[in-house]
Amino acid sequence: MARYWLMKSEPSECSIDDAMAAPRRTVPWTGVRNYQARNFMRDDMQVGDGVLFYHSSCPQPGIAGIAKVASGVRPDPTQFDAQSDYYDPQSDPAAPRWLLVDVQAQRKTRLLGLPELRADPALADLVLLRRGNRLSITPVDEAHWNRIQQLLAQHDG
DNA sequence: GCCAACGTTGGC
DNA sequence: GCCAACGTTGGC
Repeated sequence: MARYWLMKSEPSECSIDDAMAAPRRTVPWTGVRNYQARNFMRDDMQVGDGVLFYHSSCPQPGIAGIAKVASGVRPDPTQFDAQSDYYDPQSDPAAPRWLLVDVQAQRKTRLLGLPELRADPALADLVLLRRGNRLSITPVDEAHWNRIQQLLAQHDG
């Protein structure tokens, strides 16, 4: 079972800086609207799992920080908020369709950009880098996690 | 804005 | 259950 995850966030919505500035450095991971990603949270994540905080849909996509899973799943309230971009009118409050976990930021890192990730042969099998991958939450092997920590430690500052 | 790739929907 | 149409993601 994966003990490490990569979680995508659009920095315009919640950046690593936003997470570091949040109370207890903790943010609710709202907006997951994909069943596979939801199931990872529901079935496989455990409190304390390591998280690579990834910035997506932005000028410089890449890993921007380290975080950890800070809670179990609970219903994502944005699914019931008609004002929210994530509103899902088909979700029944008695059986919420969409879930979230809390994510606690550990530290901001240098930006480990997508080109640098792709250039590293040791990361060739990282789920994020697989062709066509769009999942916002993906498991990360321990070997990949360790390699990424190495890369982050290089030219850090 | 484009487009590849994938997920979801809905008719049959 | 099949599959075409449509919607979304996300890098470029």
